[in-house]
Amino acid sequence: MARKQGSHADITGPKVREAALRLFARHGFAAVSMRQIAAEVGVQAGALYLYTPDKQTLLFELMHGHLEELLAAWQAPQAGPMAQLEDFARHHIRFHLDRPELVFIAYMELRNLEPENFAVIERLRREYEDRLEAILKAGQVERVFDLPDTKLATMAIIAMLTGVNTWYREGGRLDRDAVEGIYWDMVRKAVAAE
Amino acid sequence: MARKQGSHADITGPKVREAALRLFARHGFAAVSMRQIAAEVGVQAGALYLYTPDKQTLLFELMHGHLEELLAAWQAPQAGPMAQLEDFARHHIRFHLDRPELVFIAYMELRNLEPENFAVIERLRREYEDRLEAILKAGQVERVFDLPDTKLATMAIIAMLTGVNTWYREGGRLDRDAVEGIYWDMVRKAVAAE
DNA sequence: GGTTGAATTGAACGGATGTTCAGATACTGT
DNA sequence: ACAGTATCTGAACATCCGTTCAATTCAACC
Repeated sequence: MARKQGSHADITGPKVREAALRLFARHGFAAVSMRQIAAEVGVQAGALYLYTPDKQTLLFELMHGHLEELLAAWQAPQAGPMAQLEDFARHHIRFHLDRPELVFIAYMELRNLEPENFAVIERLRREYEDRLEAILKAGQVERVFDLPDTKLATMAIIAMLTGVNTWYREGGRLDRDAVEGIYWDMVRKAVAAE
Repeated sequence: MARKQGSHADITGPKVREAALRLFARHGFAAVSMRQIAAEVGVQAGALYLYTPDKQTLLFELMHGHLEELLAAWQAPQAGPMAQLEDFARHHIRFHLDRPELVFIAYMELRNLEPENFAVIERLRREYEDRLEAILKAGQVERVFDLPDTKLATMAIIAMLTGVNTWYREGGRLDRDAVEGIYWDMVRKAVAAE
């Protein structure tokens, strides 16, 4: 036996990434074997190496693609800091709730990245944080916000917003819009000048 | 060769747990082998099984001990909701900054727990969340807080406070007291009735 | 000083790991 | 009908895994 009917690289390639995504998210990078990924795709382990040079690259490309998309998906609107912050917060929640597995992996598997890959991911993450901090700094200057430390506020807000992913389940007590609104309200109050 | 001079169970036992803690935190449960733990202790892999029935139990007991201690270490003071919340928030930050490795493991390795162990840990975590929510509910009744949803506020506050562990490094720009104060300020504003 | 028992070694178990590769297969274009 | 090539298999590589256990060593007690 060898190649199966109707199989193509354009199909198998994405399938490999999807299987890796699902399995890494569920069991963790280190706990998932190439054979498990292959089984999920419906292929032998050796065939995976037509689509990725190795397991590490599979992980890195998932993370890298995720962060690139995160950065590409949002630009600060032409508006005041308060409106920018609201846009950021709401978009952050939406974007993260849309891809829980990627978010989970990008958080949990950092320590399984080889140093150079880690550095790349860290730089992108830092870029995202800087965008939020820029808003906070601008609001601080305009006295719309009252923050003793914009860097701390940045980290606090991102942790709080990303935390939604740990408990939100589709079809639960509250829908996304409601969650978005409630979280935005807390963020707004936390940073607002009193 | 066998038993070394001056070695005792009272020494090796804790050493095993400490080595596991350190290695699990750094590389992840699945990525650490019993042989690595043994090497860190200065012993052969077989000897570990005098101190733990298996690798899974080693992980579970680290988590379990951590959460038991977390619950034992704090009781709500006799005071109003605002003072209780402040005490909770400050204590949470202090307690978590004191044991970053345990906190990290208790967060990241949940999926490596066998179902029954997972259930135990989840129950304890839930208990901790309930304590915070009780404060928020009381404050809501007294109209000291203004919260559309106390459960969401609970999750948001815990995510925000625990987030300190992801960036705080000893000897950095701010000391613990300063961080504690700034975070408490954000929490206070976020929940306060306007 | 000999005996007992706790602490540890070192080898062994069956099986899983990531990765490579020669060979087999089926689609594509002629 | 045939050739060429992209796709995949299946076996192999060396190495690691968690766990068990007989044999060994050392300290404490009588």
